[in-house]
Amino acid sequence: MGDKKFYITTPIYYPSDNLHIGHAYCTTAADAIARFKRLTGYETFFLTGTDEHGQKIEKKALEKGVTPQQYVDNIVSGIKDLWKMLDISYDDFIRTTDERHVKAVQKIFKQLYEQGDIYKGEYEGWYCTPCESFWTERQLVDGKCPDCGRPVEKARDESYFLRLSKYADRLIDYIETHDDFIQPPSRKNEMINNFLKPGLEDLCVSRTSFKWGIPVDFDDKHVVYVWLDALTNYITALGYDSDDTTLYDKFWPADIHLVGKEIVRFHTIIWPIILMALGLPLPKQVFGHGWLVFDGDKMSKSKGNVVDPVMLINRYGSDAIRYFLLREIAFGSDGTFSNEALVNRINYDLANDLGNLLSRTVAMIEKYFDGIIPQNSSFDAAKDSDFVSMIEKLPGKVEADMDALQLNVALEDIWAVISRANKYIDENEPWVLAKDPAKSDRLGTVLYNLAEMLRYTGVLLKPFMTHVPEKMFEQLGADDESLTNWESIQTFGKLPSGNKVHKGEALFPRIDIKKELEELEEIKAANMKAAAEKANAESKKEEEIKEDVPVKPEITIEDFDKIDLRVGEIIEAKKAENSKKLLIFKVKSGNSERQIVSGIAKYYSPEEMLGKKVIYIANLKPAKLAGNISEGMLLAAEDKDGNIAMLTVDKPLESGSTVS
RNA sequence: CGCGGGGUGGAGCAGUUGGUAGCUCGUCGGGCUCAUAACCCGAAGGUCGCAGGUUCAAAUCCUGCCUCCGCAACCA
Repeated sequence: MGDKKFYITTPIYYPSDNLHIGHAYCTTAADAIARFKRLTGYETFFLTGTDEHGQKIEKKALEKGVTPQQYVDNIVSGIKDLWKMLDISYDDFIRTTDERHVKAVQKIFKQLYEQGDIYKGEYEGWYCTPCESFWTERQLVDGKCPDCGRPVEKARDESYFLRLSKYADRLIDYIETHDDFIQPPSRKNEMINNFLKPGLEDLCVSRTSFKWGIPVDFDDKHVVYVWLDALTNYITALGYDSDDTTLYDKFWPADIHLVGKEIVRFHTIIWPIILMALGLPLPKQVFGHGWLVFDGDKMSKSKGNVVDPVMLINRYGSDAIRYFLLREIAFGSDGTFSNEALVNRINYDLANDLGNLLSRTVAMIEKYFDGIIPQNSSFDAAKDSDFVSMIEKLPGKVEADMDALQLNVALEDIWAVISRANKYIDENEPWVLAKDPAKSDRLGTVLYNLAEMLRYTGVLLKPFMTHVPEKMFEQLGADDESLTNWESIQTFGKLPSGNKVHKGEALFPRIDIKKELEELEEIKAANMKAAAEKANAESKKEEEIKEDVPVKPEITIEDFDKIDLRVGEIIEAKKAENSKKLLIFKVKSGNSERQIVSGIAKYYSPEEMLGKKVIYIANLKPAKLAGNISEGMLLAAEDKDGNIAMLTVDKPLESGSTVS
């Protein structure tokens, strides 16, 4: 608290594709916080960047026929353009391909290896030969490669591991004694219950299956895997362990790592452990913000509902987009993005409430005082004190909100005063005062209070919007720096009487919502169509690539004869209570009945299975599936895309009939 | 019983430590005219997912259930 320094980071984004509105959200939030800290006198360092290594980028580059470096250079330049459009005031932009980062990571890796926190071991996983990819058990889709859908095989590979387990107890202790470390608090329980309590496995921190990464300098078969590469950016950008550690010494530990909720885990478990192993202090806070969702749907490329921030900024300007993102969504929770909500915010909050307030205030000063800001010589406690005290309290309120990272609440508080100001006009009816020359002083005071209120508002909005405050100051004739800094809103009445106002363009012209939504829908439809066509083309391409499922080793007729296949009639069907995939059937076969469980709930409902004559294996050893006995197995055909069709007989036949 | 988060007037959301249910938009009615047909006031509308329990008192605490959604080694 004492020394006024502040270090905030965003995640480093993965430039495998252009960024979307969600990335813009996170970065805008970090920017607003950084700007606020600067405004209130903190020496602030704001870091963002890109995480450029890994298999996915290697692959994407290959598809495009460029080198990985060329590929990321191109995307990164687009990202920087986007940040420019959004007026992101980052102090540094780190790329994991930067020389400074590469060197530092190699040093860190080596140090951890030498001190025994990294050791060489064996990694066991599922390997897809055509894709040259390792997958974990959980990543597999139906036991097959999630990328290409082909079968995988168990394989081992040599790899380096980080001893997470060694530090787990210390970390749990740290988390439990530092309430602010994981925010919002709900994430803390998730981390402890879900990951720490069950115990940490050592973490694989190198790979041999791809080359696009930082080489382990003492073992060039390996490249450093994402954890040590990406997470360390927060210190390598500051020059940790380099020739010049000035920034590191000044700013580490970070005050806030702002991250999306899905990567809170890495930042609150793996990252602190890396720091502990290095003997460095831990960041003060990791804040997991929520996501933008769209009609309850996550944004996804295949659905074509990805919102392109560039298009929105071009259409509405960066201030409107920044405002919308920071105001609409309760910081920390998920929020809904919709075109309607966006346009409404612009119209109601920015055009009607704020823009119009400025417009009417400046217009009245011009009309009644020839544009000269009048004296506030006629304070009327009954009519003014509520309004003025609200203005005076606002800076403190906003600061408290910002300290709690309640960006949306800060904006709500500012808008409460804007709203109060509009009401204040109505209460005082300046147009009535103007008709009576004896009330000129009173009129002047009313208008002065409004102008001063707008100046306060402009200063407080500086972290959130980058153009509007300037326009406001210009119109209020208050563009001198001494009237736009934090100090200037500590006492009410700093706005000099006698300054001249300049009526200008509307801050935010009203948007015709109906027309606007139609146009946006057209854009969206075009995008979705393009996405669908692209997906179509890709799946066609995949089909060409997809090989036939390999034929199993030859068997004899005797082998086949061991299998007793029968026709059975489904006489009962229900869903298994404890599984989403399983259906439980009662199958009638001649005079006997048996229970068979089958994992086809995704493809068939119990109702449509009822009465079907199916083929089943009658002499299969019974097994328990999710606790349900299954005496046999229903036969079904499956195509390359995983579509399922039950085998049945093509003429009515007695149940119990044999199949051969 | 894998973990976590939701279910509050038509829509989207607030509701710290339990004490008359709020906000924005929408709807209806009224006022004003300085202003970007903007602004101001008022009204209607809620069994706070369901069922129990604790309490003088529960949206708020406890138990059970229904339901939606995330996460489970790298989509902010």
